[in-house]
Amino acid sequence: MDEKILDSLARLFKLLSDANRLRIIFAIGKEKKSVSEIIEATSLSQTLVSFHLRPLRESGLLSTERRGPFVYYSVSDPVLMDLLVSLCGVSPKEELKEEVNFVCPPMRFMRKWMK
Amino acid sequence: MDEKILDSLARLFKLLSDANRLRIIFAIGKEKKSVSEIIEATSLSQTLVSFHLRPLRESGLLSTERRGPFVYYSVSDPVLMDLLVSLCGVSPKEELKEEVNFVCPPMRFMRKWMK
DNA sequence: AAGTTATATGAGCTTATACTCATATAAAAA
DNA sequence: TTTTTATATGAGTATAAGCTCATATAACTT
Repeated sequence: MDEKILDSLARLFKLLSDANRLRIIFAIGKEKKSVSEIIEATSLSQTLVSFHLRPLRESGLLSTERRGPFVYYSVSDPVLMDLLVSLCGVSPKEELKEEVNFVCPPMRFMRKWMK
Repeated sequence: MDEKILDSLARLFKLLSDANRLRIIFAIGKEKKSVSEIIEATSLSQTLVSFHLRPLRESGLLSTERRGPFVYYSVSDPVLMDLLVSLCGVSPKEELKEEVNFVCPPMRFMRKWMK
């Protein structure tokens, strides 16, 4: 039993364990989005968005690319988006439905939790 | 964009975002394990195991069944085990390999993180 | 009933997390 | 060069998370 795998897995889940961070990731979806666009889409404050983008970027979950004054963020591994949508059972973001490959069955209990 | 879905998803990830909790879940695998067996398998203290079992049980991720003085825990949704193993790319627990259906591609960055 | 084994839980401590405010940097426009 | 727009970051704070210790409950044994 390789302990490092579990640490990495826990680290991945920790990065995803906040609703605002998920909002940000879903806002980006399968596209490249500038910070301004993310702020607009999520209605979170600029500071809070930048605050959450940092660990997502530093961990490698998100990639960045500067174009003039704008910094564009994208989800590094497209499978991650597929996974997030799949887990939900339904896409929290309408536009994503078309772009996503469902890679796993939804978690049964999720629905129950949503009450 | 349904906010409740994201809250539930964040809640799921939060439950899984600790290495000791993952150790416990992998120790249970696809079987029923008593608390004693989990303690034995993880080398964690009794108190710590019970401490982590609580939120996992209360959230419904784990189910329990008492048999005499023993309380047996199992992973409520077998797909969850499939998912955890799939994400790793390789199973952290040898015995699990046979029992698991790979439900999604592994996360690319996981390997890189393990250094 | 008293002792033993199996498991759970409340209190207290320490560290980490999420957040905000003020400010810094970076590029573009004036 | 000054101003404006876009983004990042350090410091401070409140809350939550992870852990341990002592103790409680629950079932079995004698």
